[in-house]
Amino acid sequence: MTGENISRSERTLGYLLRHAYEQLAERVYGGLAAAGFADIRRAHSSVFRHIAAAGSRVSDLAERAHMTKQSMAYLVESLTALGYLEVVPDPADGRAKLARLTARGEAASRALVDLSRKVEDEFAQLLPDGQMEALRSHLDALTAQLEDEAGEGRSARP
Amino acid sequence: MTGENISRSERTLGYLLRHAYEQLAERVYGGLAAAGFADIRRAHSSVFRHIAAAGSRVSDLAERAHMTKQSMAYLVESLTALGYLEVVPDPADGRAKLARLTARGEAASRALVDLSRKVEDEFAQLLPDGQMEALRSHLDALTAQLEDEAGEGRSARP
DNA sequence: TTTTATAGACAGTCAGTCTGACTATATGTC
DNA sequence: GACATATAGTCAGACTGACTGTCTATAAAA
Repeated sequence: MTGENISRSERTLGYLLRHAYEQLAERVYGGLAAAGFADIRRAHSSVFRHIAAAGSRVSDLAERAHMTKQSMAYLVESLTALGYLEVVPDPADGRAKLARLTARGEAASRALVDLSRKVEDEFAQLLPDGQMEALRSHLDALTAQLEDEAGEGRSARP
Repeated sequence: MTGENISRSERTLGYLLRHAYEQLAERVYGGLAAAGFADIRRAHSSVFRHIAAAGSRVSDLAERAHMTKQSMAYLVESLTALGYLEVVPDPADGRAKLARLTARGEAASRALVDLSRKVEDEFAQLLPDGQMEALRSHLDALTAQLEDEAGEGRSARP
């Protein structure tokens, strides 16, 4: 009740970002479920986002997704059990394994990309012409700046 | 058109939204910790965001935050144990209790709002002049549209 | 008064993340 | 070739933050 007209301008940026993400994710993963991939969860996206066509190591995926090996191993394990990934020994390194997409995994990955685009388009149609592009480019710029800051912090070598 | 699509489609909108939120939340809750409120976690924000000055019921808070009573009760319980909330019987309804901010809770709430603004300003300085305002207003418009859509779905008001 | 709805409590589950300790394999240096 | 160190991955344990389901107490309505 408190929040319909008044707080529109009082919403925190955090709320706006999170709420928009929440709505988007709901539609994307709802669509994915409707497309026959109901067992794919949001957390799995970091695997699909970073996995290489020839397969990737868990450590590699973990680093790219900025999470621990253990957490990534858990995600890979579940996607493997669900039939989206297969894990094979890395011929180049006896310690390593490669996780790579199965045919079903490829299909899911494609669906995920398509749905992301589709939902973004849906969102764009809620706004006046061109505003979604503007929103996206500003977000992109912000993200780039934030990544630069983080990068400098991590590897500032004089 | 030709050149734009490359940088543009590299990242999904979902990634941009989530990443920006993640960075923002890290700074806000880091700042809160530095300000002496280290025991406040992100999930608690839904309590601070929605609680009324005179106190609110758990069910009420749950509804506004779109989560279950149980989840909200858990958050309220933890904030109570930490001294940010006190729970008193609702004089108007023998079944109900009211959770309301203690003095420390008020202080934390103020710090949270201040920090949100401060971090938003920090972010704004990473972008060319006026772009954060543009970003915010587009996000605001999108959020309003999404809420309207959801609102129509739930309670079609003529 | 009896029935039904509401507020909250209690118990248990699950997903997703973390840390820390461990094994197996590679690699580089003497 | 042997030892030290680094890397890939696993196992065990913990915690957060959400969920469902069931229960009691109370209020409101018929």
